[in-house]
Amino acid sequence: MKQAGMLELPVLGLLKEREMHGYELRKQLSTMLGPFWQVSWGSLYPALRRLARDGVVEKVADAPAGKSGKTLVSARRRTVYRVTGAGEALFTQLLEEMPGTVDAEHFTLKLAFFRYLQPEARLMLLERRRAYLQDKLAIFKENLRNYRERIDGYALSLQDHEVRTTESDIAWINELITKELNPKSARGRSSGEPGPARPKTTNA
Amino acid sequence: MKQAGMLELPVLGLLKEREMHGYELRKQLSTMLGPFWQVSWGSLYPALRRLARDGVVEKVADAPAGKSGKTLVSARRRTVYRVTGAGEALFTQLLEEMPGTVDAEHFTLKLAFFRYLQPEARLMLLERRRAYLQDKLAIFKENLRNYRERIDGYALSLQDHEVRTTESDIAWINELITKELNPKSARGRSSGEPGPARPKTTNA
DNA sequence: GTGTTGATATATCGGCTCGATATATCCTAC
DNA sequence: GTAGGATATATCGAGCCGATATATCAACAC
Repeated sequence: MKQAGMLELPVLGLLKEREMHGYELRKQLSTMLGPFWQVSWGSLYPALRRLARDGVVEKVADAPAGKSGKTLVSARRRTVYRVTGAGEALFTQLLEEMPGTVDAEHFTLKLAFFRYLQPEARLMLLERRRAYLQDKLAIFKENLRNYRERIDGYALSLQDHEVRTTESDIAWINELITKELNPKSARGRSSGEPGPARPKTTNA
Repeated sequence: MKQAGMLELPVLGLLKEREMHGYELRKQLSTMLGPFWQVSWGSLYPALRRLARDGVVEKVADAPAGKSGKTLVSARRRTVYRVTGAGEALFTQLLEEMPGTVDAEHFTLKLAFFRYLQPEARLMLLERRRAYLQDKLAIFKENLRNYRERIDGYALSLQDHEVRTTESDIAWINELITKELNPKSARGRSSGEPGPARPKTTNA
């Protein structure tokens, strides 16, 4: 992960649901995006300070968290952040961001927060992703047509596999688009209707 | 692309075949790895100078290229590089590099130069890649078992798709391994026999 | 001729990410 | 008590990326 906004987006998305400090944020990122998506401390902490500097997140006055219980998390030094109004706006902007790319990483990340988008915005992203994949497919097929004789068996096998994978990706996107257009009443979801109301998490 | 050696590897691999200057190198990289693998100028030129500084490539004395013909490329300013002996060694080391990761990008890049590896080294890489994919698959399935009820429809669909894709990747790797173990007489290759009689360098 | 465009070719800059490393605090087990 | 591990934040250098600048040269138009 390295591109513009691709760290800010999930950070804001998580902070949107509840306030957190850096360490927890990273754990949540890993469980949400899988263990194959690692953020470095050297990226996360400076990024949080940057976001705070720009006013999209703010530090939460750290109440020392009364120590009645043993299990309770103590007043160990930590910096808890909360998203601001500007942060909410930036989050939505990053999520919709039409001029942005729709490569696998961007798309995966955006899909993780799809529930915060309006249906039309979802469709736009899905269609942009499909167009990207179709371009990719065309280029690979063209490559295979032109160079089949000039590349070795490994590269050939790789490109064949790429073609199959890309076709499978397109089929999946088509499935998502179909679902989006014909929202079947009982789709296995668990976090609110895709309807007009934004799920407003109150507190934890 | 961003990880250690993942720029050096293809650069050395291409220069190994013939000497080139930066601009052409980038064009070759794009056609070889597809248009979805872009190297920035801000990466390529400093990297070339670094490689030259470290003695793995060297500048070729630029003969002004006699101008008998019109179509001939003129003596426009350019810096042509050639790989050195140390460079060949580094290339092989980067390619085999067992402690290194075998994520999709690394593996794809290495596969593009598989023909330069000994059969045993190829098998090792293939098996490392397979193990990586199997780990990934197990983790995704575990995730689905544990969190199926707690994630929304989009994340669920994404993870299902990831599982299918990973299974397909594993099947493909298995195919490559099988081919490697039973080299059918007529496999579509174009760069020399898989030579049973390659000098067996006792490497570390 | 001259002007415009586009490909060729190299270079540099700021902002950012990464991996490594340092430094504390707190909890649990022995 | 103290050793080891999880929690929590911070910093540094190396290197990548996107943007931008600067030339040269071929092609074609006017």
